[in-house]
Amino acid sequence: MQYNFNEIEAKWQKYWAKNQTFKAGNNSDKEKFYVLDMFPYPSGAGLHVGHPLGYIASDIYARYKRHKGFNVLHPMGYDSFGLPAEQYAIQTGQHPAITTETNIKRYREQLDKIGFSFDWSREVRTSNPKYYKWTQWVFIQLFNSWYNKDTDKAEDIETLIALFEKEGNAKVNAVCDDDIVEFSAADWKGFSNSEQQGILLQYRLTYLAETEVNWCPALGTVLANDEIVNGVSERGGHPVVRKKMTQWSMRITAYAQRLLDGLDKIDWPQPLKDSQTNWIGRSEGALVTFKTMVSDTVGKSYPIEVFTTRPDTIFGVSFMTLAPEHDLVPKITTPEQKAEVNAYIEATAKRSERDRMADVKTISGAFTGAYAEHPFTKEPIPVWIGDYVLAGYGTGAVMSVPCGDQRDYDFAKHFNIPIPNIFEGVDISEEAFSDKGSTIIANSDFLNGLPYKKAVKRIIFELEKMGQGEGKINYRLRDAVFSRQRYWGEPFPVYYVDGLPQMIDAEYLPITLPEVEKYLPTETGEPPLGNATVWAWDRLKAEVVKNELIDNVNVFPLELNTMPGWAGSSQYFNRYMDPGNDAAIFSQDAINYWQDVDLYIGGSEHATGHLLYSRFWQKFMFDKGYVPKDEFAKKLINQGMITGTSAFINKVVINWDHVMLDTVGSGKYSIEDQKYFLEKIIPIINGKVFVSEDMRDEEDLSSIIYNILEDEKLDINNPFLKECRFSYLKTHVDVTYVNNSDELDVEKVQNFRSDFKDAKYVYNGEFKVSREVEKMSKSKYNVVSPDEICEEYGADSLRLYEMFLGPLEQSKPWNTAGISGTHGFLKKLWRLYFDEKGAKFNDVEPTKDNLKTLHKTIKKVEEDIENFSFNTSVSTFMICVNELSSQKCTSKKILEPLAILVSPYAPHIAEELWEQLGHSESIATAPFPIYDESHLVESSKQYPISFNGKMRFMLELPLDLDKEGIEAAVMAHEKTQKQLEGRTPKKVIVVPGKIVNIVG
RNA sequence: GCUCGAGUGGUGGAAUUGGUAGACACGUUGGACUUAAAAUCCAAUGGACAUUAGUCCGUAUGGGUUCAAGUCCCAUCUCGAGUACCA
Repeated sequence: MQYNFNEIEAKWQKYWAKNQTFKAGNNSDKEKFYVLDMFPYPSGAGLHVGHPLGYIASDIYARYKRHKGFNVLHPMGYDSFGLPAEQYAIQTGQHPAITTETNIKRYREQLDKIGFSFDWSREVRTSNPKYYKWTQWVFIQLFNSWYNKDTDKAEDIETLIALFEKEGNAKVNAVCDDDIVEFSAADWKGFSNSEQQGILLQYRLTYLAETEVNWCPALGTVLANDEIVNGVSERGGHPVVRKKMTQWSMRITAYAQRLLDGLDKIDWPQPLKDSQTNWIGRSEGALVTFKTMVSDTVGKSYPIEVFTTRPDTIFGVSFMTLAPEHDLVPKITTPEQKAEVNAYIEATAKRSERDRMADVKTISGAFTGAYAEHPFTKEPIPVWIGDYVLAGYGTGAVMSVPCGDQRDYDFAKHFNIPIPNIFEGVDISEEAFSDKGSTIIANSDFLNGLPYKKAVKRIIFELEKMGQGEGKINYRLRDAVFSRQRYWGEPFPVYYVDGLPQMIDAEYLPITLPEVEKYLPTETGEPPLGNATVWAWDRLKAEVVKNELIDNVNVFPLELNTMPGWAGSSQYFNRYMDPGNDAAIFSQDAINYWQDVDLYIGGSEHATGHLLYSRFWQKFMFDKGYVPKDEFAKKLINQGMITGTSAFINKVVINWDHVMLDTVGSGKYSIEDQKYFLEKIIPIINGKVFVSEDMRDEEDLSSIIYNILEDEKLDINNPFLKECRFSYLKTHVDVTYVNNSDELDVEKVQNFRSDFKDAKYVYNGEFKVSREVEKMSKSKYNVVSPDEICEEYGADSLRLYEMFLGPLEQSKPWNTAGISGTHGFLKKLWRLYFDEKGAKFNDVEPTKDNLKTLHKTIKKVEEDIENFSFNTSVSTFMICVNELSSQKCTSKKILEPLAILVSPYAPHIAEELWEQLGHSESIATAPFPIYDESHLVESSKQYPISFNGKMRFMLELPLDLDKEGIEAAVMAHEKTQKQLEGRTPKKVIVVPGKIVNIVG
């Protein structure tokens, strides 16, 4: 009987689908286990071998847990809103839903072929209205909530309204906008409805705010920082300006501290935790208020708030710097400085944020003419603006202490501002001194003689006493912009009355994406939904109606923005628990049973996006009592990237520019020679000759070329030719035309691209290519699709091979050559059960060796799976099968448990073996074999005997021998005496069960 | 610049946490079977020296700790990832 993997795999994939083998129930006496993969964006290119790496690992773990008796939830779905489908729609007019559907189909086919144990009955798609109904629902919950710092959690907005009605907002301790105006209970009651709405918006967890964006007028769209190169758009090179836009934001900053603290509770990779920690960017310091001085031209004093981590250096302040966008700038600038300041502001507005950040060396700024008063010395301090101060961080203003901060120092040097020294015994003539731990403060009044920590305490105390400052913790994390000017995303359940946003009642969800004729922004610069003609909300009928019916009485305009990519992925893991539920995002029964994700596998690129936002939403859902856990995933693993092995061929290029220059007007060569060269020789040679890699070093390139020219019966004495320089240019060829021995299929490659067709291929025997490891990408022609491998070797071989490549978390190159190893293993495994005549297995009792091999394998494989060390367990299987083969084992008592051991890794062959062994049920829930230590007990050990740390020979000794016994046995051995050559050892180290080392 | 991670044969990678470096594969070489090929099986395979016995050198580099270091410590180099005027 042959191992016919194609037949076997198709058979079992069909069986699993038909019998719903992996469908997980929400009710079970079994313990739950939730294994989750980051769901993919279904791109048009389909899967390449890098994608399934994490899926295979999680699938092994899920299958293993089923064998271990768990009720396993292992779902899959699609993050199906996104830009590529929209871009394709813009180019072709094809509706993104159609593109998405096609791509999902292809993904599904590819995934099915690899034999994953997903519970497909739970599939979700973020672009499905039945799914995004609940994304909209969460948005409404956020809108109806505020963050109470006293209880340190999100609460219903009603509790805030109750507070306002009772006592106004003075005592409310909330996370809210900065520009809150104080009011009393009586004031509140006197406010109009829209005034009240406006105030509440300043407290809601999702709110409308003016946000600075990179606006590209020509494209009519907002660009991300990385879409801008040198201040112009990457596509088209149009100018980009920073512009304020009203957009939805999420008050994630309310959760900054809890997001930080939560990291201690979860088993996630350290680098990932580090990058979230950095991203949140907590820093402790003080908020200090400086007051501007009243002058002849500016008749009023304004407070300037600054945040500083070094309040102890306050006596070193010699100027202040505001961000150019700072609100106070126009108010405090003196008439004489107005022109200069305005010119500066205009110049900086043109630079994108990224440019500003990338260009650290150029120092620029302008003096406002205003002075602030030092809170202690009462000295005047000049107020500058400079773009090294970012509007979005802290208060957008800094107290500049040039002696203690390098940027302040450079700025002061550049503009000739004094640099007072407040550090005892420190030289600041060359650079600022920013080491806070190792100095004593001087020239600072009451802080003199104090070290950093004490000085900070003292100064905060003094500032608080005079009401000009307080200790403060600041976070780098900013509120997340939640609006996108795109079509292919979730619509907001929002309409506008008098410019104020209103939520549509949850019972009318989903608000489905309207049809539009064009997927581009409108001519007036509105988002694509501005093209929709049926996009207004009728409050009476509670439905979406035609725009022309808008009367702002009962029918109102709907929001034109859509939600960002991360909206749909921030609660999908919970939705999987009860995906068909139309009455709730998930039932409480379902969430209470499944609780949270036990194992989450995905790429590290989501560290500060998806993984941070999801934690934020989860904490919010927790506060509101919808979920029982405030962290959604207990353990997370980042799988490494699979790189591709690109193939290159040596293309011959001729460099003749220098010859041409030489000839212009020199009369050195005849026109005929030149013509002959350009018309006859160049077209034959330049870019038209490919040389095998093995000849590259061995053969002289010019003789290769001369040979070709002779074959073509061309004149090799052309004087131009003589002067030419020839060189090789490495050119990508598609890896599918190259075999495992780096040999190119020349015939096939000629049809690859037109310029390869009539080219000449120079080689001896086989055409060799060179190889290089690069990122797997279509443009590098090194993409390997799993389909062909499944076809040629089978899914089980692919699964084993992907795991065999190396540790899961490490990035590693793909090289198809090695797959014959795991494929060979499967064939060998098969031959353990079958030969040409059929089944070999029988009921004989296993031998001692058989049992030893089996149980050592059980032990190792179990340990490996628990440690996510899948590569080593594949080796273990190989060793096991090698041993059982040479033992000629045929005992069912060995071969049955072996099939279960292999099953998580190579499920198709395992199912087939299981059935052939006489079972009628799927192997999927067969209990995992139990390791029995007694089979591994040894009575003796091969001791390595070392001399001065170098192993010289092995000696078999009983394991129950004690130290003295071992030493005596070793010393008595003839090889020991030979090594010692009569010397007496200084010392003999004996570690029973491990090693013997003789010193001397 | 800062933070984190990694450097082991021709290649992917093992190494029980300080105790036989190179498991298991790929590749290469030789052999068996075959008319032949495929498939399969057997043997060799870190380097140098040596007829054998064996010796020496070897885990990026240089030091150190130890009876013993791929593993621990210090310094340096290289590569990769993330992040970047964060006051």
